[in-house]
Amino acid sequence: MLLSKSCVYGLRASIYLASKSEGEFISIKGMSANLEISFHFLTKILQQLTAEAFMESYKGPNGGIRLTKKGREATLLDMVIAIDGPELFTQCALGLPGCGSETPCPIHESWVVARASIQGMLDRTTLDQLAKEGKENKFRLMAGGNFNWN
Amino acid sequence: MLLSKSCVYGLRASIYLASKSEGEFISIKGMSANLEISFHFLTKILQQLTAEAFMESYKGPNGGIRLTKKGREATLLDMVIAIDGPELFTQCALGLPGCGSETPCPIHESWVVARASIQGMLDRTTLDQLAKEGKENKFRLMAGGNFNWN
DNA sequence: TTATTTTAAGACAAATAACTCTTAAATAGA
DNA sequence: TCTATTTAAGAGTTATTTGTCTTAAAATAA
Repeated sequence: MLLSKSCVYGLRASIYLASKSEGEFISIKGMSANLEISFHFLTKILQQLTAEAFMESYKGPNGGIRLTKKGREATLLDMVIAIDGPELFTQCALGLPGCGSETPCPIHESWVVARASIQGMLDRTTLDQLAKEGKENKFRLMAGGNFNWN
Repeated sequence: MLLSKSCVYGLRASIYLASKSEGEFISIKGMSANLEISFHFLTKILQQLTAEAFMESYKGPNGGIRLTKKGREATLLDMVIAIDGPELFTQCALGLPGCGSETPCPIHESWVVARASIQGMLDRTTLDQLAKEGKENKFRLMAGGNFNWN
């Protein structure tokens, strides 16, 4: 699996938030229902993203969570690294510590190229962009196809 | 993590076997020591690859394991799919069942491209090739740099 | 102030991945 | 035949990931 479940949930929630009008606090309860993600699990992931200033939260009635400026401008790569860490983009594909251009493993060079392809793809895309396209094209954001982008 | 530990261990062992003279049975004990992989754990992974006819084993003194013709000609992609399954190359990056070109998730198209880059890279490389290059260039196959390719 | 709504925090539980250990079966050689 | 060596098979353990539950803290409004 390329990304952990936490990461995938975090990305989906981030795109969801980016699709909402700027500044509005969105309740995690409602979001977890819309995205079909466990409320408590999603809460934890979002707490982590809040701690890293991609989001900010507000407690109490009509409270919720929203993207910060940093969050709206973040790329998918930023989010993936925030949740799963940078290992996917730094480590040897064969898990060998010490592998590098000086003392490479047998697939070092080709992995560097393939990896750059993933990394570049993630780095080229911001949450804002994805939300805009998702809204326009009614892209899928949950298992069942009945997601409401409004 | 792109590949599971089982997969990484299986690949390293496969390249190791490919570097040995054809037909020779290699003891798993010795191989696990050379590659610094737990003997019992490696044994299980190799049993799986034996069941899928990439390798064949022989019990008793001077017994061991060796690649079959199918194994020597196998690509990394074949081995990865045999161990980790095809999901990495078939599933939605956001884990959404039903995601596809008809009802794509927001990153479907770009993931298809990046994924093809990984898949192509793995499919272009056979064990035989890697072992040959590894031997010639003394590539890294274990954490410490002291691997003996002979 | 009190009740309600919401996120925060952390303990807990279940599922999966990673690893270990024991015993069985096959083979070789003394 | 007997013993040693090796893989096969499967039970058992540990660590990590994933998911649940409970309680606390903050905020609102009656």
